[in-house]
Amino acid sequence: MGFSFLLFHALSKALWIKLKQFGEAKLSNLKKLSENLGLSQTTVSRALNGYPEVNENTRKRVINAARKMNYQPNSNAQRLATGKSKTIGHVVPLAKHDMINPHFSDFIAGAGEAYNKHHYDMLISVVAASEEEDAYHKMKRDGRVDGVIVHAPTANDPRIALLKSLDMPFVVHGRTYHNDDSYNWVDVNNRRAFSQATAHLIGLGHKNIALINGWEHMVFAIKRREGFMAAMQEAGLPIREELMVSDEMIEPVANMAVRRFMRQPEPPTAILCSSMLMAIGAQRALYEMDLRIGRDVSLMAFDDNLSFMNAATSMVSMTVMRSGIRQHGGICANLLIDLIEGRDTPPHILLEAELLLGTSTSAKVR
Amino acid sequence: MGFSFLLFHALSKALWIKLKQFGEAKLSNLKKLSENLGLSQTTVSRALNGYPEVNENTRKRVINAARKMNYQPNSNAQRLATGKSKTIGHVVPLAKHDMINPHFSDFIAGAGEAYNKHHYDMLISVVAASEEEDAYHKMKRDGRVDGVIVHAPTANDPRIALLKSLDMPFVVHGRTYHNDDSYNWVDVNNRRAFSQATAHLIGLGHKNIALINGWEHMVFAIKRREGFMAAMQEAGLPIREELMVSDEMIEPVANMAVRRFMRQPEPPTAILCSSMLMAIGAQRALYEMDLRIGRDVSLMAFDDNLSFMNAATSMVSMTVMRSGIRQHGGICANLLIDLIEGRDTPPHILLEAELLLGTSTSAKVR
DNA sequence: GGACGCTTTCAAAGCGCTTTGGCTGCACTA
DNA sequence: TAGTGCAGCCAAAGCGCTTTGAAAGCGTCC
Repeated sequence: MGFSFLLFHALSKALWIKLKQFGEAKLSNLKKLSENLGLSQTTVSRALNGYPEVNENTRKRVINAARKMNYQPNSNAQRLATGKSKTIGHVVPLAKHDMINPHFSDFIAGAGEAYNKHHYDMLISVVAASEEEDAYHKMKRDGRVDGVIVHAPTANDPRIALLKSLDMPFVVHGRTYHNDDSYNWVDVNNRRAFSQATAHLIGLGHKNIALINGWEHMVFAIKRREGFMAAMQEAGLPIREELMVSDEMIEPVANMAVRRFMRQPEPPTAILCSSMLMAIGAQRALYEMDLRIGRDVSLMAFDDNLSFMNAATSMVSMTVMRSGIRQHGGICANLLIDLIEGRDTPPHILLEAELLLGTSTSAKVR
Repeated sequence: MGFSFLLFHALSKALWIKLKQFGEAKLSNLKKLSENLGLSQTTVSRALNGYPEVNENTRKRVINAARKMNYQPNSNAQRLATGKSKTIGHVVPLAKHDMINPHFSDFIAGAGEAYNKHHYDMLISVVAASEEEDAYHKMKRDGRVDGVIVHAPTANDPRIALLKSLDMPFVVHGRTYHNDDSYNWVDVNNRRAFSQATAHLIGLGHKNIALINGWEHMVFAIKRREGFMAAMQEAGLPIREELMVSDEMIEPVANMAVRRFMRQPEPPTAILCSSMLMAIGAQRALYEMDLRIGRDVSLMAFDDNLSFMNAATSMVSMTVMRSGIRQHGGICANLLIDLIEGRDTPPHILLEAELLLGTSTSAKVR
């Protein structure tokens, strides 16, 4: 029995190796393909890559054979030979219990579609926040990516200097507060969006307007508050600090904020939220206090059009400033690819949010 | 002027090339490193990769020099030489206006951390749903990944047969309905979670319990309904089809469902939701109908512990069955890596959700 | 003192592609 | 007729690593 056991093992191992070899044999490579065609690797490579110094008939023969043999160039070899990786990196810094940006999926979806179209790959590197810088260095040194997308820039984001010094092409989604001419970015006009939203509420007769904003070390949040304040000032309305909040953009934050606001001697008649998630929290608070949205209190939000939180179908139809984050992903990706491939590009792209009227806002009564 | 213009151009071009060369010169490689050390590339490579046939002093010298020269192996070369890509793929099928799974970010975060720890990369390929199969073929042929994670399996998912035939290591997050012994998966015990949740509600005296479920072509949703029905049957309670919904897992769906339920002659006194997003919709409906959660109607949900929707801090403290999706990501990643590296692994991992009591459930009154 | 074994090192051969620098005919000019 | 140009093809040299197979150096054993 000991013997037959060993025999079995030997056999199965041989079989395994056989299978593996067979499996690998199926993967055809340039050499086999060219031998098969009676051509040199050079010609085959050129034919497939669309170089002009190949006879069109030959090219057709090659392409057909490649298809028939199920040939696909080994991308590692290709990358080594060309020095290009056809890959774009996203570094996601993350602490153990950190909140993951809920916009991420949608952005990635949009970017991913664009990458796919241009035959680029997307590499995502999740690292501890403290190792973010390292991650970029590594990406550069080991030639894994041709460029990167920078997410969620702070007012004076150090990553920008770093990437410049690394000579690594990059596009920032959002922008820094200063010197935003020195690199490429794609951003929504947050300032304008929020001044427009505020003006809309003011136009409806509201004077006490609350702002529930994200953390204001993020530039987008700063700009949103600026837009809000500008519109208020322009209308000659006082800015009441006690009606402004800057915090994490989650449901309970907005809920608590609204509860606090409504207890004030002079509560707001309109509330402007920086995200739909916050709007949900605000909405819940209003329900809990038996206030009718769109009548007792007007509610507006900035809507990133996250796919799982579609304002169009959801909730009291909400008046929003909308700008699709998925679209942003695509735009960033395309800009970066153009940059990498040396095409002329605009230095940056500023998108405007769109005002969509719902029933959550109305003229101030009383 | 024409001349000086040309001269300028020539100069700046030279400068550019110089800079480029300089930039590339900075990237040190094995050759330079070994020359610098007076050793062969073989020895240096072995020293760095921890092979035993290298003198420990030599190894130390090498490691120091590598650090000093800022050496990092070019991963494309490494991959070409070893045939391993140290990369794991995720194929994300996506239609133009598809909803993007909101769990995705959290899962990716968890998986990404694990990859990072084991020095693996994560490659995400966003493709049209119709091209998903192609995407796997490609990944296999061009040697881009060592394995893949399969998301959101359907009852009889064709990807499993495909990946087996490609001889590509994979781990499924979730599982098929049948034959789930033939491949590796990581799943939460949805059946048990929902029977436990239902039993909890029954224990509180509820008899008319509604189920707001996801689309039941997803296996997880099927199992959840089974769990629900099993608990009802065990308690001898009738299963009322009109109190069950299977639909997209978004806020408005749950909202509409609850409104419909509550108009029934015998409305439910407890509602079980398949996700927190749905619970929010249900909650809103109850508010809108002036019903108190946890008193008039008990509400429970399955909580994937999405970071941006943390039940602990949010809302009426919700009674939930919790199972962290981020953790799942890590577990899937580790299992797959073990698989790829030939370590012994359990064939699959079944996780149990945890019952967390909140104030959204209470004994049935009246 | 030769055979042997062990440790430590190295030269060279890949990995599968791209790209450089020819080379071969053939058509066309002078 | 020799010379020129060009289309079309090829051999071979990389890309930067890993890995194979060999060998040098040295102590040990009979």
